[in-house]
Amino acid sequence: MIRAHSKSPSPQRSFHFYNQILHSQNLSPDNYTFNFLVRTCTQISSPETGLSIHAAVIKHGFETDPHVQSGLIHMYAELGFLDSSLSIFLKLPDPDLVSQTAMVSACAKSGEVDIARELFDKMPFRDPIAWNAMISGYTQSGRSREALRLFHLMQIDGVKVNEGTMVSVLSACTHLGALDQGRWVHVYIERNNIRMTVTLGTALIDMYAKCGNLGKAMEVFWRMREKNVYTWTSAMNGLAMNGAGKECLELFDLMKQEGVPPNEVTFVSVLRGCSVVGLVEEGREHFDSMSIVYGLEPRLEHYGCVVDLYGRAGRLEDAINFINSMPIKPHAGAWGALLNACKIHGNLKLGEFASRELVELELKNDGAYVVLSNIYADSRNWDEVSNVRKLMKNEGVKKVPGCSVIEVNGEVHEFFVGDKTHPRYSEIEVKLGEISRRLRLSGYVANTNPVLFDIEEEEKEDALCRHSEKVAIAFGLISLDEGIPIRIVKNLRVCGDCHDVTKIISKVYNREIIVRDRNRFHHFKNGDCSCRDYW
DNA sequence: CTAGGGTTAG
Repeated sequence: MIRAHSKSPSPQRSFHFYNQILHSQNLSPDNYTFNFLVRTCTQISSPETGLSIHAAVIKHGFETDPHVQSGLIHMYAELGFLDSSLSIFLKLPDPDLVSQTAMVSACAKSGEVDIARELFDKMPFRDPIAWNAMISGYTQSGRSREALRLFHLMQIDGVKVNEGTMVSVLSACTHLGALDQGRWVHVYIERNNIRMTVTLGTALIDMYAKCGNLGKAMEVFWRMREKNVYTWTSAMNGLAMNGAGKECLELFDLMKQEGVPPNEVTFVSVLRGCSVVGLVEEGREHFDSMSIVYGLEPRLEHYGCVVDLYGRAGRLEDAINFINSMPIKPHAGAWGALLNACKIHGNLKLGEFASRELVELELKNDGAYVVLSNIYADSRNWDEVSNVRKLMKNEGVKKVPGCSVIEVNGEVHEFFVGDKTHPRYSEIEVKLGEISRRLRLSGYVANTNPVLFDIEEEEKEDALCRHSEKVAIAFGLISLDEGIPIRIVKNLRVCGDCHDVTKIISKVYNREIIVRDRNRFHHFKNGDCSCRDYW
């Protein structure tokens, strides 16, 4: 009966059942009962019940049971009480491998990766799962580089790698946009006969799609025999990100035909697919179908997608009406989508309004200021541009520095705006000069509007030359052989000038350039971009 | 066979 309940879809009900055992006169709870109670508590995530269960564990003398111990460590971390996890752990006279791993994972999940690493280093023995816990701890904290470094240490140590390891390592490659290393992992999986589970296949699809190799992503997708909602959603998201909105929607139809029910995340991909190709009405229908057909409550991100859908298509009136009709309080994402639409379509008044709403919600939202100042700059309203700058200074808002990453020979190189710290910077500088000469020869005039500050034209052009993606592209041109596409991953959106310049570079240098920005992909080839300047 | 630690999509 207990086992039946452990797989119950309703934690609440199981919880009641266990409580009956706990308080029944004829039945005495054993360590199994407590183990399940603790784990169910973790699922329903209720701090009060957690505390009372812990008290009952102590009362019945099961504190020393290893299964219960690791469960409690896990539970407190999930409830947000890492200190309690730690104090349980530190009181254990002889914590076993599983409890140690649970503690490492608890720290990592609570954002204390460095403490996790200290514990990990102190472990007298580490099995593959312990390594996986630490590697995924880095990945989930956005420290992908360290994740990869640890993976290499794992191999040096001769520890057996399994599919869980590969999933985390692929996830690290995905975040870094490190296609070479991702490809290497794929080969490694095949050579070492690592079991191709649904999870691993999905991680591969996500990696290829987000590293700009959509063809390979879809190849893996079609080859997978077993697919779940994650698999379908990853593929659909990959298509949407790469501008293939129609194919994304076709896949959605196929998914439904195969009888896989979509979930909330799937609809984010569907709506993004509609948005990239401007299928406004179809997107709106999908949004409405969420609750009507699938019983899924649209969440803030879905509302944001619809605002984006209307906004990008230039239907600003519909966008603002939609925001005003939202049954929940619009979040920064909705206003941000509207603001972005105002920038694309040059609507000053609505843009001012949207950015005010945005700042009210998030005082330190740098995007609100930057985009607003870009809107003013587009209309050459330099006084307002400088006002926004002053405002940012007064409010202590700092613009997140742009950063572009490029992988060369399996090594990841990172460039910030105006970054001169790279060991080969002098060569890069020469290349940048050459690029700007060749661009001018081809009739290019810098689009200096996106520069935030009202500096002199010449300086502006200089600042534009230093945008991180340009530096990264210059480095790509000198370090990658002809014919090899240059792949860049950027943390922010590409600016209009960089977009123009990259198009021309792709033509003048006859080089394919693939840029993943914060939102989507731009495939530059022969002077054109796959986004058709609609982004 | 049967309880515990790790792994995928916005």
